[in-house]
Amino acid sequence: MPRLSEYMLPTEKQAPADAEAISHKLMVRAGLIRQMGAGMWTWLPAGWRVHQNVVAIVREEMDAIGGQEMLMPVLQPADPWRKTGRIEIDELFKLADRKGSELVLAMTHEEAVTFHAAQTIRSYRDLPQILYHFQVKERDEPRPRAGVLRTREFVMKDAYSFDRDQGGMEESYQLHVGAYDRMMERTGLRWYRVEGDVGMMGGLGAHEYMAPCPAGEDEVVLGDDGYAANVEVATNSPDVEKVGEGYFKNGEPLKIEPAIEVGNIFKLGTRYSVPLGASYLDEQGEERPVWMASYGVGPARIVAAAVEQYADEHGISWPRALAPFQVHLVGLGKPGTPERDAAEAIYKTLSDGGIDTLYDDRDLGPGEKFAEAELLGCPLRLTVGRRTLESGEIEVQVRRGRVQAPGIPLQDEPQELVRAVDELWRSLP
RNA sequence: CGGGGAGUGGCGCAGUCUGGUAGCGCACCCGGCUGGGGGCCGGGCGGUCGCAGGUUCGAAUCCUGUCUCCCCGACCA
Repeated sequence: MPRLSEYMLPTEKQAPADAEAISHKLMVRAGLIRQMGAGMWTWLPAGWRVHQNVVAIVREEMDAIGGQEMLMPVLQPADPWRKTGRIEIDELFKLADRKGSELVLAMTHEEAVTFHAAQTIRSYRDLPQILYHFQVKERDEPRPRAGVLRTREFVMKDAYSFDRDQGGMEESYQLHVGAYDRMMERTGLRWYRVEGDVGMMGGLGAHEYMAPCPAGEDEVVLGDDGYAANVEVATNSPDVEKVGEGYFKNGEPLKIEPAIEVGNIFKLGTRYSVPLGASYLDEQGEERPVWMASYGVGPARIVAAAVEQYADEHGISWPRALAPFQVHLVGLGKPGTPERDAAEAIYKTLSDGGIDTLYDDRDLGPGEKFAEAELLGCPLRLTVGRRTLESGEIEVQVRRGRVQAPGIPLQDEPQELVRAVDELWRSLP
């Protein structure tokens, strides 16, 4: 529950000159992230809170379908990658240790998780399993871009399901569709689940979770009937006609929106289990390959997409599920004044009451404090100044739309203030 | 990888063409005023001009090499 006077929140009035995307500019300006190199970003304290809010949502939904959290290494021996053939991928960072042993930096964790599955899964009784972790991925991207939207290192939640056969895999896959739908809904983003391009994975099926936003690198094709697909998929669909630049389905025009891919789920089949020897004995004592699927989601992209979707000319406007703090409390007036004492008391009441509060206790002018609050974008702004003492009401601004909410009486019992803030909080998008 | 652009104090920039020993706004520090929308006045701190080599009496500026970053495209298990 930090005081801004003691908190590392390096805001900037001007965006970095080379920034183009809204999320890139605003996340840097608001003091959430800082760049270290191309595609290499540091999450500063407030930014990391947002990131971890996404992580918490994803974790809850994964646990709810029986996912088991673990942690696998980023630095890995090259051998399993050679077995799956993925050692050839250009995006894979390869290196050697001092002894000359070949290593890679994992770009995703199919090899690692399947390596362990091969060691530990022996019987049909050991299946099914859902394993997942949040771990850094390393990718030698040809072109990192747009702040945190496309980086060379990023945290991904990747999950893997292991089943006895294709039918089991389909069931696990459907469980994940449900979990992913729920986590996307909870983030507060506008999102679509679209038929994915299965690409080189070979036709078993895939879905992508797309968040429409101006900086999106992909395009989704959308129909009024709920149809949603990746452009590549729409182009190849028998139901969809392409006329010039436009797409039509049953004669109705479809609209095209740029979007960012925030998650994807793939039916892998035995693509990894066979080369890495992940098999089990069935009831008849017959050896069979494990059927797998993988499920990825990028918290950083969800954060960036939220910035893109809801920002206005004053800054970020977080959906409440992601906000770094619930309340941005602006205390006006010099330390020692009655209005500042009142702000201090309210800060204590909110913090003690379990409301995530960022308290601007700095000795700055009101304009600067308001501008920074709106840049950072916490859903609620409470202002305490002379006017508060005169009117007897704490001023409340809802960040989304910058609308004034009814004031909260200053003289109420502390628990009343907490209750009022909490109630207002629950009503927010 | 193809095309384009840029490296000068924490951020944004000027100075480079025409070589003469670095400047502006913001931020920061000190003092004062102000106190409900990035306020005002005064005084300060801070930069081997990405790096290396060369030309020159003298290089941010000219030459050569090199590194880095951004944008567009290609790519994106």
